Amino acid sequence: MNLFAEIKTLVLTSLEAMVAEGSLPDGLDMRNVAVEPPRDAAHGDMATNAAMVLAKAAKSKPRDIADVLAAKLADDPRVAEATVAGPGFLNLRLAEGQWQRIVPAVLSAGTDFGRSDMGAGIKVNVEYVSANPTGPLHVGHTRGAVFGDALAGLLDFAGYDVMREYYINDGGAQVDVLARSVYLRYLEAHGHKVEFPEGTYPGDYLVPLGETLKAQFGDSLVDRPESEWLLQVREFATDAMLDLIKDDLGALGVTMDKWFSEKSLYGTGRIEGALQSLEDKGLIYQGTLEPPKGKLPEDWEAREQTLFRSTDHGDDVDRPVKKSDGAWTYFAPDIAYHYDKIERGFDQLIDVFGADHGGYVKRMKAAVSALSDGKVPLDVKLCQLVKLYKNGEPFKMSKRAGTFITLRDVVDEVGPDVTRFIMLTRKNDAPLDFDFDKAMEQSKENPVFYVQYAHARVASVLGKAEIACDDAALSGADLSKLTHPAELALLAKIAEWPRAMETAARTNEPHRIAFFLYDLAAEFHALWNRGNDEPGIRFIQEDAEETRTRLALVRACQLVIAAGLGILGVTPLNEMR
RNA sequence: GCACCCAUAGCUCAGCUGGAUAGAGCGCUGCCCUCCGAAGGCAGAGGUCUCAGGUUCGAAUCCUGAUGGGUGCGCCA
Repeated sequence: MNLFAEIKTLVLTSLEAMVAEGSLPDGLDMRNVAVEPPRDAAHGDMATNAAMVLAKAAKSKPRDIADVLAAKLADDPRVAEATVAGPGFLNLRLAEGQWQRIVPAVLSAGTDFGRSDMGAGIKVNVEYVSANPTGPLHVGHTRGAVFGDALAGLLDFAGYDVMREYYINDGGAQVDVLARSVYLRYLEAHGHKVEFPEGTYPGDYLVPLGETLKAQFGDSLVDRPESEWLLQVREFATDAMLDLIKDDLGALGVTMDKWFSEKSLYGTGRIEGALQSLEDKGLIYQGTLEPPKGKLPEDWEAREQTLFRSTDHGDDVDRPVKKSDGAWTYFAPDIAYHYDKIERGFDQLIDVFGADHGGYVKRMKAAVSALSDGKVPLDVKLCQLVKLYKNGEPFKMSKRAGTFITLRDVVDEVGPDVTRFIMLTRKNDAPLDFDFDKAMEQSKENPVFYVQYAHARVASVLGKAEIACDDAALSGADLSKLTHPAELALLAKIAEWPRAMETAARTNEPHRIAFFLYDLAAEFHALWNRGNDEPGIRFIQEDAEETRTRLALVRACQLVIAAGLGILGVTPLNEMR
């Protein structure tokens, strides 16, 4: 149940009635009509901008429309009062008992309350993390992983058909570098003294791989030319790295539906096929790019290359799909991969990238636009950097000094739930400060704690009550007793959940869920504490019926918190410690 | 040089795709435990929403320009 949506429907039907009787012209665009919570509670329960939005097209004054609409709305039993205010705002006060209806709706739906059919089963592919399988995931990947996973959960809750996908960059030169690095560790395992030249990965995490390789191959690969061992070492190494990545993601609670290998595109004609599709549209040509203005690469020389005419689809310059030696650029398999997603029938694509990939957004959108003839929208979400702090001091990362922080380090330190929530306390395109000490702090300053604390407090009260307080029993409560402003404020916040969730889903911004939960928790804590001064609104009362009423309210609040945390992939706590 | 992102209270940040007197946390001031968890709550002070134009009934939000910061810019993915 969505009270805001109900009243919006009422507003729309009232407007249609006005059209029918001639007080409004036909064919008005109603899409911008909104029913929202008012900024100031003194204005009433809900407000609509209908009169102001329609005034221009209807060629009348906002207040004139508002007066007629107000009269119509006030006829509905759910509306107690409709008043025109300011430039033409219509403030609605709901009839007694309207907000209260939300409680039994929550109690019967449980943590599914707020689920929406907004997505209408639209097939969405969310690609995230997609790190090279050359080493452990670091903090930046962690943010992308949490963001992508929460976004996927959000869209699922909003009624979309979601696929969570990881693109394994195992086709490029960097996996050869990995193979060589592991080979060096393998030699080391045989007692050779090795050095790690420029262009290899010296990280300790490859030491065990060298050992394992030794166990598998003995000394059969020692002193052999690269051509004899590269392929098998590469496969061994990427498999091992992938297992590591899967383990790390698992520790964070991230499970992918599909792992898509870049390598699987090679040698199968799939890259050629995707590019052929572009060529058929006349978007591939041989040409020479202008050198970039400003700082010119030292070894710049004009070369003719195979180019994709991405400028036809909104890009700034055309992009090469083949290197000068004839090999594919990294962009070519990317095109093929997105072509594959389109062919798998997704209606919408979402890519989650690090902010350092911002330069690829336009060309990727151009490719998807071209390949799908503009039918499949691609939304690219960029995640900004994460800055680590310890005791309020910036935490410098250095591979050499061994202070390189991995996803696993973070999860081991603060746990997956705290990691996930903190990562969502900023908009994706804003930099994020992650303070290890603050993350574990039990105070209001820590939003994870604050929200969990509200959930735990409800659990505590429910445990303390001496009446039956399962959801079925609670849904029989007499809710007309909920009349205190603080109670109504909490009710209104709970009622806002479906709306808040849909806004978050529409904008692909899961951080809004985290902020909503914080606000909801704040309303709850305020109500709780008001009980100190006003014993009459404490949750546990002498009278069993009074108690049941209050417990129904706070249980509904708890369920919404649990639902929101569920979307974010955070486990609600029943007890703080 | 070009593209994208960002600029909101002393600090860190929200702001529901254009709405009413711009919100929260921290910090600051003053209150509230005989009371379901004070790990909290209430109240107050604090703003030319970087600047300048424009669009309109109405702009922190949209457009143009400027300033300041971030990220990128063929043969790395």
